[in-house]
Amino acid sequence: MRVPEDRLWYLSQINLFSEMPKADLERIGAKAPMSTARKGDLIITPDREGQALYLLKEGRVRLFRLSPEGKEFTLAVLGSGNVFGEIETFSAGSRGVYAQAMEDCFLCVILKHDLEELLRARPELGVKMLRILTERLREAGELLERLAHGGIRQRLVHLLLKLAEKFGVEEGKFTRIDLNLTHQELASMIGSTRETVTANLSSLTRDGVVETGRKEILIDRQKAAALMEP
DNA sequence: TCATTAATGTGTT
DNA sequence: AACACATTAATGA
Repeated sequence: MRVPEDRLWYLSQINLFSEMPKADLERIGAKAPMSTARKGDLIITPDREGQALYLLKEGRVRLFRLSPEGKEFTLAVLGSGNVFGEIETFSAGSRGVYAQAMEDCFLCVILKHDLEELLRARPELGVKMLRILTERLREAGELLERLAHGGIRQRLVHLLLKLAEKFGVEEGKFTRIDLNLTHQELASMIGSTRETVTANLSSLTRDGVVETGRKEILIDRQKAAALMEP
């Protein structure tokens, strides 16, 4: 198991301002210049660390690190309305991170200066950020525990449940995870390997917990949740 | 359409 | 978990 890196994954999520109310995002977005990124583009790399905050308006972005051996480790998958960036003040511990567009994206770039100005004008925005960070920390603890105790199968189910929560689309008994994730990408999120993920997904399919297709995953949340209990 | 690449499935060490 | 290899689906010239 790769606890040290897993730990970094969950802790680094704390830095993100996801789940920020739409109204505030819009307000911020209004001042920020619009930008686009095409599928596969690197929006942030460790060298060119823009002193900016990125507001994802449309599309999916994946944050990842490279291990010393050059393997990718996914920190988080972000959807529309999420914020990410490299501003020291709010991202302690998030250096060395890459942000890559998983699909074509529309985003806004907020320069450090503008953000600071905004926080001065609307201090309550800072309070809101703090609340979000606290919630993130709580979640991080919960997820860390799963990682520490669970085996691959349990970690995978847990990850799928989390992704279903965030990106799920109901389809009858199943919930479609609306990301085009490959087994390799899933593996890089739970510190496992592609083959192991493939094998576990097969077994979960036999148990009727998930249904898979190429870059396609549906999960029966009821059965999955039941699996997490023991 | 055909050739190439990407994703997945499986067996072995 | 790592590796090798087979199979199948997607991509794009």
